[in-house]
Amino acid sequence: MTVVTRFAPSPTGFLHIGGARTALFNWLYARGRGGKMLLRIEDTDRERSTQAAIDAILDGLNWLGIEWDGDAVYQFARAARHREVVEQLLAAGNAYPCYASPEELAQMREAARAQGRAKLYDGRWRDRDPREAPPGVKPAIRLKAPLTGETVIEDQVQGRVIWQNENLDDLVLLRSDGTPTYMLAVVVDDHDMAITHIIRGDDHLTNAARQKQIYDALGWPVPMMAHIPLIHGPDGSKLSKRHGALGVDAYRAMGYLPVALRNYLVRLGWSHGDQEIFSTEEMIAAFDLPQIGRSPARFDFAKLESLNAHYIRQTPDADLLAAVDRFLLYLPDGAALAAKLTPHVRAQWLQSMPSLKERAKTLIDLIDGAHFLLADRPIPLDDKAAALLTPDAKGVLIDISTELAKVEPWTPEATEHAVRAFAERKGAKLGAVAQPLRAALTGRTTSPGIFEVLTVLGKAESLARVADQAGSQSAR
RNA sequence: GCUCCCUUCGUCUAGCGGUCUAGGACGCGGCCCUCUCAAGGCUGAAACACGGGUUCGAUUCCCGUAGGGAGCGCCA
Repeated sequence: MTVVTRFAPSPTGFLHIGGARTALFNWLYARGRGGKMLLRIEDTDRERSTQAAIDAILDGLNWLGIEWDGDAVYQFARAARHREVVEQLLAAGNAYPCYASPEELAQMREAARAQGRAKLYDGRWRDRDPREAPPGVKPAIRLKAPLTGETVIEDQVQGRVIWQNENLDDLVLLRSDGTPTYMLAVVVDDHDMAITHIIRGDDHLTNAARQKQIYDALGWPVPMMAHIPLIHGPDGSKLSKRHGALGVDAYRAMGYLPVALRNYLVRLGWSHGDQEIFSTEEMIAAFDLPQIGRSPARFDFAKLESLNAHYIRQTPDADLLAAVDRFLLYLPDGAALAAKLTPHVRAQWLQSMPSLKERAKTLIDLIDGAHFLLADRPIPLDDKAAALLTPDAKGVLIDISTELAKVEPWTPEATEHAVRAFAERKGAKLGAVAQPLRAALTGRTTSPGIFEVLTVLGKAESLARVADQAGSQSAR
């Protein structure tokens, strides 16, 4: 049997991090078994579904590199089929019209709660003659669910989960306006799409019982189910916007690489021994349902960052620069930065990429680290750099610049030799010379190795930058 | 309130009755390296929620308690 999984988001917002993980799990499971992952847009809520949300979800999946097979199925378009199935159920006596008013329903709910009963709807129209229907009232159609016995789900993650049927009331299949409910639509669509494995959030576990009853009434086989625990915020509470329930586009904008996010997500609630780093192929080969944990995981930015730093270091320099190019599209001041990326600057960036990427946890960090390549002379000093350039330090700059002016050819070895020799002659530590130089050259107190910076900048630019800062002393 | 699920270091997790003086990763502390910051190497602190069983033996199995979570709509 070919494995067919599905990802079924409702387009009422962006693709959030939990949804992304669900999609990833479905994708990995199908890919690892030569199966397919289908995409279904659950857009039956006409009020809240938007095209913008659909676009955001597809965009998010694409960015993460999660591909679905075939065309996306739109649930709303299948309403006629859903109604047809209800007719079947009605004809077989497995469903019935219910004429209870919203007021009655509210009363039943209140009563049930007051009496501590699980069942909300009391089944008052279950066996009543429809001829007693109040005039002019359109009925909803309810499932005639079993009154006794139990409903059992053999969940691949949660194990065997059992509900007593006496606690489950007759759910609505068709609203009084004739539109299908989610519970019905999901079952019919999963069946028609030949889904073999339903992998979805834990929040659907109780729905699984109701859906099982629909499958049973229809005589359809129930797909394998796997309800994966939800992702929580760092404090253990439900993931909120404040935590990380952001759209995946927000992670993109924060400078995370899709490979890193995928690796982080796959290890959230799933493990494969002690392995932390997975290539896509490794993930696909290793992923399976029994290794999914049953308790909710907390979202931890620090770990995501460390994974991101790892993947940034792993990425070839040219690819990383290409990633920056794409990333600029999602940065507020990206256009201005893009304009600065002349062929000359790109070459410089590429040259210092090996040490720049070692210092970056995100693409934002990477761009920030390249600041000394992007800034115009006289380059602005940050507070620490400004504080470091004391009158004494500026004196050092004047002296070292005459030494550097003599260096030829301008190589890392030659500049290092000159600077070290100078420091030695002055009886100073290397740092006493390197730090003022760094401040003058980069405007910061941290940067790649100073001799590398000198090399990448070139002799003329380096001397000019040193002069910019040293000169401000003579003006004093 | 009702139904269902969950519980190993701060966090993600390994562990599927003895190999656990409980392993790895992130984070945190220290040391080394060092022109800064990183990276890297070495190293340290840090957990089986609690109480009963079952068993020769429980982190591992069962039952309670406590604490989390999800669902409870003619929303999805």
